[in-house]
Amino acid sequence: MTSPIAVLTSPRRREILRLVWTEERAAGEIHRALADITFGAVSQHLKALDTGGLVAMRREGRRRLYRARREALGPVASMLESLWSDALYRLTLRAELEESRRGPHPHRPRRRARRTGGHR
Amino acid sequence: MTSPIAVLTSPRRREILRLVWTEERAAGEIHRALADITFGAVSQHLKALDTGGLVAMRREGRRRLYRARREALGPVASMLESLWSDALYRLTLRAELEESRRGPHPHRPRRRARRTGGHR
DNA sequence: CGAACACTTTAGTTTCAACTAAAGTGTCGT
DNA sequence: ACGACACTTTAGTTGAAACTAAAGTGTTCG
Repeated sequence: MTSPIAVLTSPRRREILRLVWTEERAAGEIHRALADITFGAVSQHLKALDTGGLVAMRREGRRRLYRARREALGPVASMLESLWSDALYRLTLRAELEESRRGPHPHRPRRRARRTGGHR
Repeated sequence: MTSPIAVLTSPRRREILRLVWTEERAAGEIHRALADITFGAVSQHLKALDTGGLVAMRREGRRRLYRARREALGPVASMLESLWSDALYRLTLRAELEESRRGPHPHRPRRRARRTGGHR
C-alpha cells in the first residue's frame, strides 16, 4: 500500500486522518479517541499514513505528534473536507465504523489462545 | 459495502467507473476492456457500483448498458476527475492494477481443483 | 542506574473482498 | 421450441489487510 488513495481505503485510517486534520495529536491521544483498538494497531495505521505521505510526525520528548499533511493531498483533501462537512457523510462514516466494530469486519475474536511460538 | 466511498475503495471499480464516465457501455464491452478478469467478476463489480448508486443501468435488448451517475457523486466526482486528468495518478492507477494482476493480490490461482460439492 | 512512560515492531490469527468456475435467467432470431 | 447470446448469481477459494498480544526501543526523571 503505497499510493495516497490506497492508504485512504480504510475507514479506520480516514478516521485517524480526520483526528489530526486540524490539530496535531499524539499517538496516545488518537488511541484514546478510538477506544476499541489496541495501541499497536493504531501505531500500524499511523505508520501506513506516514509512509504514504499523508501525515507528518514530530517527536516531542517521549511523545510523537502527528498532523495531516493537507498540502500534499491535493484534490483528495477537498474531497475529504466536503465529506466530513456533510451531515449525510457523518452517518455513512458512523455506519462504516459500526460495521468494522460489531459485525466482525477485520478480526474480532471472542477469545484468543495463548501464543504458541517464541517471538523474534 | 454500501457507501459511495467504500465502493470506490477498489482500484478495479474505479477503473470500471472510469470506463462508463462519459460513455454508456455494455457489461460485455467493459469485460473486454479489462481483459484479465472473468465476466462474472465484472458483473459483481457492476452490481456493487449500482447498489452504491454510482452507476445507472438500462436494458437494451439482451444487453445491459451502464453509465456513471456523476450528478450523484458530488465532491467525489471532482476528485476522480482531477485524479484521472493527472498524469501522475495514471501511473499510480497502473501500479495498483499491476499489483492486483500479477502480484497475487486477490486470488490468482495457478490451477484449480474440480469443485467438490453440488451447486445451489 | 532503573523504573515508568510513550510508542513501535514482530509474530501470528482471522475475516473478508476479489476472484474463478459453473449454473441460472432472460431475450432474440430462426 | 430451441439454440445462441448476454449477462447475473451462486458456491467456494485465497491472499492480504486489520487486528491482538507481547516483546522491543527510546526518552525522561528520581
